[in-house]
Amino acid sequence: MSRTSRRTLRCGELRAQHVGQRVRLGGWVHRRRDLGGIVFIDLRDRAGLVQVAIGPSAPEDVRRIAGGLAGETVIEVEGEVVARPANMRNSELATGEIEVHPSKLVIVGPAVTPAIPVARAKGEELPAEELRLKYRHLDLRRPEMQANLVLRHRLLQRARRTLSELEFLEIETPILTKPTPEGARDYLVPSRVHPGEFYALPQSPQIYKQLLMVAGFDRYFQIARCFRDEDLRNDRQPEFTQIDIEASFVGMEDVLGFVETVLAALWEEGGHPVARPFPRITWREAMERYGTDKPDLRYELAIADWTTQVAGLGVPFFQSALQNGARVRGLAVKGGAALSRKDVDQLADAAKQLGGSGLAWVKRQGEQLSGSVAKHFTPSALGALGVGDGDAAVMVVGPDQSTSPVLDRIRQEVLQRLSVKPSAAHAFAWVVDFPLFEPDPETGKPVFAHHPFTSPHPDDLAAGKLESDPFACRALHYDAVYNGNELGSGSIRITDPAVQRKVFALLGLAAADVDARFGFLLQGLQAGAPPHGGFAVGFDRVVMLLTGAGSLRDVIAFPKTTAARALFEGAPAPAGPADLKALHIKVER
RNA sequence: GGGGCUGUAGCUCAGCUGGUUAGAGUGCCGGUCUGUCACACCGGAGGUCGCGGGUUCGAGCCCCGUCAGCCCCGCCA
Repeated sequence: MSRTSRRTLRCGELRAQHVGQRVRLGGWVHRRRDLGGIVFIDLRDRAGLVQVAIGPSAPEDVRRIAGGLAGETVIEVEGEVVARPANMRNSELATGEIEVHPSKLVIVGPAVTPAIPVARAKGEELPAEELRLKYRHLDLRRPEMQANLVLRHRLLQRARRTLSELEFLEIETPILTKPTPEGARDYLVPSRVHPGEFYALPQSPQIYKQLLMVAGFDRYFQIARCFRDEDLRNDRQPEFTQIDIEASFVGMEDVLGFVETVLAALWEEGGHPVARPFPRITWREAMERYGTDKPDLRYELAIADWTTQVAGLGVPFFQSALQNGARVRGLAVKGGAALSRKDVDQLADAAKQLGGSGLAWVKRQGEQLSGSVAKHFTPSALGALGVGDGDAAVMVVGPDQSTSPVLDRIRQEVLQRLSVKPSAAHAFAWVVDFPLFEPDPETGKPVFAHHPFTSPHPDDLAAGKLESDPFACRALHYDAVYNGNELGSGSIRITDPAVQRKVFALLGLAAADVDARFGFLLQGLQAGAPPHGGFAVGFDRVVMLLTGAGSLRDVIAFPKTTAARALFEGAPAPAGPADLKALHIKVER
């Protein structure tokens, strides 16, 4: 299959079975070892390395060219595959049983000295990320990056095949779309023919896929590129890829089943078969036990409510908050006594950074107690909290919205610092029963927790909670979580235009506003909308997790920096005056 | 928008308390070498110490500003 008119197969594909064959190969000079009378070339292509040996019996011109080859030059060789003598095999190389003795060797792609090395010595650090991005064509030659992108390809194909077998139709939706006033900042594209008007790049194909359901396509998917003009992170790029799905005549169970099938297939493709069904946890329970809506369930350590046990101990640090009705929550850390003073200080710093009031902690070593609130505790009081000999208790007090993120962070830090062994390698979970609204941190008014098309939970809708107590209203929204990472989220959508209008009203949107912004969706819902729901998987993140890459940038061929720049091609770049004029744009600086 | 870390040879890094001519490994160039696989050995070239300003008799090192990369908070329906 790898044969072309110029080669018989790839370098890395050669094996002992090819001994005696004449082959033609093309590849890059990975490394050259010139011993004088004999020259060895490690020739590299996407499949791997093979050793080309040019000895004294090789033709004169081959010897001359081989003697002067620079690294990363592209050459084509033609010659015989020869078994290496037993003591000269290289067991670290897939092709190490054999080597190629060329009778022809031509330079087809001369190369200047590479700005960053492709072949690295064992233990040599990677070049600075800035340089890796600037010289991306060289960085991508590295076998590790090639392997990442090969797996990415396989995962994409597997997702397509799996969904196709489930009778999902792959349908493309526009890249030039309508700006959305809510949510993330849009990337805008000026219209030349309509002065002062703009397209937006899609933050997701959300409304389009709902309209496809209205149109009767029943099951849709798309490997969709999405764009959000927000600040970046290690696991966030301004453009990213989602496996986007939507299906009709479904309930939550159906959607979770589809997504589980896809995720299980992807993990199998990545070499990690996983058990199904994934366990479920409610949002409330996740927040209570782990302080986050994306708990890492590989570890059992859970947050406990110690308010009653601690209330009588007279800890000054807790008293005033307790009188205001706050709770004391904490972690009973097995083996936590091993945490050093420095560890604890750093944990406290981390807690403060998250806006917490500070940490209270006690270490228990036999009858010996130490720590910031040790004098208020006894071994038996700690025992009642599940804190045994050699353990530690870490506590925070305050409103849940401040203690949860702190305890989440402390839990992760503690697990890492104590090198706690996970009880499972792969911990998937569904987080369900999310709230429909959350309070705006500044005004306290309801803002939607996800997007405004998420259906309220039917029980809460029937109980009238949408009007009486919007914050208690649950949503038919669900997240897929894996080892503490959010893989994606989805929901059952609102299909009743009246409910949709009611939700918009609760969000404080005027009816005219709603029509201007979401009229085309409402129009669709009025035209006979099937019950439908869907999901979107953050595909880049999946690839990152399955490759073990440390960053999204290592699984995207041409990623952006944290300042949203493309260093390779140099985007963004100023537009010329003629372009700006055609687009009716004046730039202020 | 805020906080932190980093920036010295093509690359990876060292550089003491501010002190003479800024070093190492690798790569590159030249040479020796017939079994290497990070070949070995000999020799050589290579520096805007990110950039700008300041302090000082003297700055790679201290101070201020700035740029870039990375990490985090805010943000990411």
